[in-house]
Amino acid sequence: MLSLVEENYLKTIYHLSEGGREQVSTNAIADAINTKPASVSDMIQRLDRKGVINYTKYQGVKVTGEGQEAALKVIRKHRLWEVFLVEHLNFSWDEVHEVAEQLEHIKSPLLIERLDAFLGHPKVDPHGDPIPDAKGVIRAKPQQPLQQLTVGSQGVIRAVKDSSPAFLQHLDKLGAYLGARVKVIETVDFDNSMQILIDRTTPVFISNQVAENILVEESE
Amino acid sequence: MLSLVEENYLKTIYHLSEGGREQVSTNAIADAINTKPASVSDMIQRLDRKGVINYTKYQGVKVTGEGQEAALKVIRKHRLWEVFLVEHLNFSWDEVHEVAEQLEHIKSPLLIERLDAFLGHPKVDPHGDPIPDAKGVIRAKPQQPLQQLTVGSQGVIRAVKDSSPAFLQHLDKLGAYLGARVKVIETVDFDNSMQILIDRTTPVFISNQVAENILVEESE
DNA sequence: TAGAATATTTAGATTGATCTAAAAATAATT
DNA sequence: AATTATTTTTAGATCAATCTAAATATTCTA
Repeated sequence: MLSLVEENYLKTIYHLSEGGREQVSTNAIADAINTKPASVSDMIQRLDRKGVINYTKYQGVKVTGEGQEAALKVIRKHRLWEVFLVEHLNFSWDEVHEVAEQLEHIKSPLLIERLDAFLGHPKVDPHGDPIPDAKGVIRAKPQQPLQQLTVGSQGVIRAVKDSSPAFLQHLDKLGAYLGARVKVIETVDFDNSMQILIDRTTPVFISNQVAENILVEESE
Repeated sequence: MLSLVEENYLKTIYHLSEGGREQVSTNAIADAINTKPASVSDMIQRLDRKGVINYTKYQGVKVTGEGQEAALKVIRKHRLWEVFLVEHLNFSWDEVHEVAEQLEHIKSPLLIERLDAFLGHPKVDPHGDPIPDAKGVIRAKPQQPLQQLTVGSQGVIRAVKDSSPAFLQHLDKLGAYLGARVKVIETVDFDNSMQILIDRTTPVFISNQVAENILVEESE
């Protein structure tokens, strides 16, 4: 059984290692969790003893299978609560996080399964991040900035990073919306802009900034 | 700012002093909170320093005004969460408590006001206990077993202690339901049974056991 | 590759929350 | 009122989580 603080460390380490890095460094954890490296050093030794991470002195840590399972449970709770807060309590995207940070530590398997059912088993949270199921399996495909798609590949718009009125209005003008299909026709190396097809209609140009802020789920 | 543990102590002390006792003893707190008197002794000195209780050595403690306010906030949260769990997540009365014990410590005024609105500003929780408003004011009148009403007094059925199908069916047969008006016509000393009027119709007899399990809000 | 810079760990302290054992105060009883 | 029993408090330890300062490793760079 992990304490609230241990859960937070584990979750942070899991997130840090998502970015591809094999071993997560002490300093990176300290930065992310807003604490001192000395405290992290202590804690990762404790988490190693508990079997949720593998720790080798001076070489950073790596989440174990057991650790991943535990981390995904916390992440599942966090994201389900976010859906609840936004869809039923009228929270906006930016108000949601710190409350979900607290709610994610409530311990009750029954609660979380009932909440999941109440919400209609959502697959993604309000930020577009996938919600693992009770077994830790992530069904939704990971989302990536449209910018990263290559010529010829297709996807569906699932979320936006920037939710300012200016940006949303621009999307509207382009004919882009959540759920719209997009296909990359051409990319321009010079300025990283791209030409895309939205819902198989006429091609439109979008700038690098716009493409970075549209999250798509790749298909095929 | 109180810690989670301090909140639990304060809430417990508040509840213990509800039962009329002026000064709450160290041992009573230890019993209620399932801890040792020595730990309580430490803690009540800390709570005294924080101004939420008044402590005099060997004489027990008393909640201050500030303390009462803090305790009522926690109780408000607990009871609102109970309403949510029962009405929206299909929890039964007995499954609710330990989850609400955790949820009551979530710190977010916005969350609790939004939850309150979402639930339709309920005045009582699923056990019939009153929910204080945001300022700590209790609007609902306290509920008592129908058994305790005297001849001639009236009330409204607000809750039941026993929620077994057998009991609920019996109530149905009597014509009793949540919100029904009742008036006590006669009480029988011998077996503590009583004759009551439900919604001003024909009088019915109910046994001691039934009268104990119906909670009413007295009126007039 | 040697020295400098950076990252990491250890040592030692502190705070919150708890415990056991012993001391002190209050309450009960003969 | 004196003694006994009970309650409460204090003293001293322990564990989780954190910190600062110092020691040790690793990495970078000239």
